[in-house]
Amino acid sequence: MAGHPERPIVEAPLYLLRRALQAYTSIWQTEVRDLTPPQYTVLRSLQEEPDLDQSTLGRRAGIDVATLTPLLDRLESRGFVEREVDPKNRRRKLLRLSKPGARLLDDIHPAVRQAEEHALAGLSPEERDTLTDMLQRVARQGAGGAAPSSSTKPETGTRFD
Amino acid sequence: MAGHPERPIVEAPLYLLRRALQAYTSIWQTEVRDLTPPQYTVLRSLQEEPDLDQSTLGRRAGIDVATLTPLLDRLESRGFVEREVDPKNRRRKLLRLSKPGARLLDDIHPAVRQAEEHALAGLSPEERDTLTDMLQRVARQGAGGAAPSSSTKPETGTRFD
DNA sequence: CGATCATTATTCGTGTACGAAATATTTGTG
DNA sequence: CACAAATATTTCGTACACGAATAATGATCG
Repeated sequence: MAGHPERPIVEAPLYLLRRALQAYTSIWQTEVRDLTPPQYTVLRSLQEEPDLDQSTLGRRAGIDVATLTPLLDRLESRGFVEREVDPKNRRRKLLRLSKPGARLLDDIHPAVRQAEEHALAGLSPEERDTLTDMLQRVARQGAGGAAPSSSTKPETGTRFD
Repeated sequence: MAGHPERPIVEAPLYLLRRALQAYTSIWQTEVRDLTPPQYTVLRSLQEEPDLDQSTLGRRAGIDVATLTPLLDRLESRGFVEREVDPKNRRRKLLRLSKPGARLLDDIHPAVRQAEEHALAGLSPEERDTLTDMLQRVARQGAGGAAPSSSTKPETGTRFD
C-alpha cells in the first residue's frame, strides 16, 4: 500500500468549519431566541442599507435567492420587514426594516454580543482578528457560492468589493 | 450614548463562518461530485473505526442522530455502507464501510485534496495550522452541539416560527 | 413592431440540521 | 416477575442551502 498516514477526518478544515459553525449556532440559539443567524444577517443588512431588492440583499447577506424567499416570508409574517413591488421595475420587490424589526435588533443586541463572547471565549482579541481575516480569505475563494458573480453591469448599485 | 459605531454584519465571525463554509462547500462540490461533505465525514469515520453504532458515529462525525438516519439511508441504498442490527443489543444498528464504499474513498481522495487546496489557497501552511487550531477551540465551546453525550439541560424551548 | 434574451422572484427536489415526540429494546429496581 | 428508567433509532416539524425549472417583467435589436 502506498500508505502515507492520513490525517484524521476530525482535523480536516472543512469538518472543523462545520463543527465550529454548529457550536456557534448552538450558543447563539441559547442566547438569542428570537432570530436565527441568517434572519439576523438579513435584518442587519436592511438596517445598513434599506430598500434593497431580494437579489442584492441575497448577495449582501450571503443567502441564495431560493433560500431567501421563504426566509423573508417568515420575517414579513412576523412583521419585521416590509416587502413591496418596485413600481419602477415590477420584477423587483424592495425590502426594508419595519419599526418592530428595528426595535427587535436593538433589543437582542446584548444577547448577540453575549453569544459572540461565549463562542469565541477560547480566543484572545488578536486571535479573533486573525480568525476573521482568515475566514474572509476562505470565503473569497468561493467563486460562485450563494451570492456569486460581480457581473459587469452595475445597474442601480451592484458595486461590490 | 447609544451611538457606538456598529461593526458591519459582514465582518461578524458568525457570518464569516457561514460564508467560509459555503465557499468551501461550493468548491468541494465542483471537485468531488459523488459525496457531500457530511457523507464523506461519515465514510471516513467508519473507515477509521468500523462497527460503530449510529449514536457513536454521530458523535464522531458531528452529525445529529436525527440527521444521520436519512443520511445513512442514502449511503446504504447506494451500497457504500452496511447497516445491521447488533445481535448483542438489538436497539443498536452497527455500521461499516462496504467494499464499494472503501473503493469510493480511494477514488475521490485526489479530488478531496484538490478541493482543500483550492479552498485554502489564500492561506500559508502555517496559517492553515492556525486556522485549524482556532476552529477546534471554537468548536469546543459548543457544549451540546450535534451529538452531545448528554447533560442535565434545564429547558431549551427554542422555538422559531 | 415583434422575436429574443436578460433579470427577478418563486417553486420544486434533494440534502443538511436539530428539538421533540414516538417506538423499541434493555436495564434497574422492588 | 412487573414496571419504571435508561438507551437507541426513527419520525415529525421547522429552517437553511442550493441547482434547476417556471413565470413575469424588462431590455435589445433587426
